[in-house]
Amino acid sequence: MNFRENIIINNTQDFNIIHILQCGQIFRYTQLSPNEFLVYSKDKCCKVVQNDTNAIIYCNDYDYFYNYFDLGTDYTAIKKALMDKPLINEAVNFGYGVRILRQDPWEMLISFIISANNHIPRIKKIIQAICASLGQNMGDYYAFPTAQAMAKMTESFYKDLGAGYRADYLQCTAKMVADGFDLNEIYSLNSDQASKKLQTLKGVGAKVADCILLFGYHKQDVFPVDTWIKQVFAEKINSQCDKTTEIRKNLIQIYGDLSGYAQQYIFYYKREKDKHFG
DNA sequence: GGCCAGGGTAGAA
DNA sequence: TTCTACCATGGC
Repeated sequence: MNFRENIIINNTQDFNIIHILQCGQIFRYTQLSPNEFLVYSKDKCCKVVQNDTNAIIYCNDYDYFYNYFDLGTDYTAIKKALMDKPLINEAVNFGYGVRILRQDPWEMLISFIISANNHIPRIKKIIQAICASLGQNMGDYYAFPTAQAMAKMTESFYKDLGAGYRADYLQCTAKMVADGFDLNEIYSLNSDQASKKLQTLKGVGAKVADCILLFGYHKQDVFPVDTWIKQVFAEKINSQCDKTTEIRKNLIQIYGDLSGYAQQYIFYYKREKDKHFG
C-alpha cells in the first residue's frame, strides 16, 4: 500500500495503538507484525507503527486521521481528572494509551447492531464480509458500504453472511437511513434526545445507542453497559443490583462528563485481565 | 459439548 | 413503564 503522508506522535504515554484497537471500539483493523497495524475507516486506510519512543501514522489524508485518532485532545489531562475517582486507577495505568477514536456514525450504527449478544471475533468477521461484498473495491481493501448499497440487499443476504437474527435489523435500518433518516441531526441533540432518536432504528437499544454516541459522535456523557461492565460493577461496587439502567445511572453519577473515557479504560482492563489471568 | 458474547424485540403484566 | 421469553451463530 502506498502512503504519501505521515503523522508522528512523540507522546507514547497517551498513544498506544494496541490499547486503542483492542478496547472494543473498532472492528476493522489487521495486525501486520507485533507493532504494525492497518486501520480502516469509511473508505480510508492507514498504517500505524508503534515504537517505544513514538508512533507513526502513515496515510493519504492527514486531516482525517489527525481527527480520527483524536490527536487534538489532551489525554494526560483526562487521565489526571479521572484518577481521583473510584475503580479507575489500575485500569488507567494498564491501558494508559487508550484514545477514543472519532469514527463514522453510519459505520458505528451497523457495527454495533451486529455487536448485540455477539463475540468480538465474530463481529469482525461479519463486518468484513459485509465490506467485501458491498463495499467499494479500493484495490488493497474494501470500503465500508453505503446505506444505499446495504438497503438494496434482502434479509436472507445478511443471514448468509452469518448475521443470524440481526439480519432483519440490518436490512430495516439500512433502508431507513437510505430513505432519509438523518444521522447528522444527532450531532445537534443532547445525549438523551440522541439516544431516543437512535433507538427508533431497528436493532438499536440503549446499549448500542450509547456505543454509537460515544464512538461515532464522541459524546462522552454516556456509559455503555455490557456484560463485562456488569461483572465489574457486581465485583467492585454493588453485587445486589443487576439492572442495566440502574448500573448505568450509578456509573454516570460517578464519572460525569468523563463517563465515556472511564468506560473504555475499565472495559479494556477487565477484558485483558480475564484473557490473561482467567 | 455446553456456555456465553460490547443486547434487542415483541408481547405480557 | 418494567419484566420475560426468545432469538442465530460460532469462538472458546
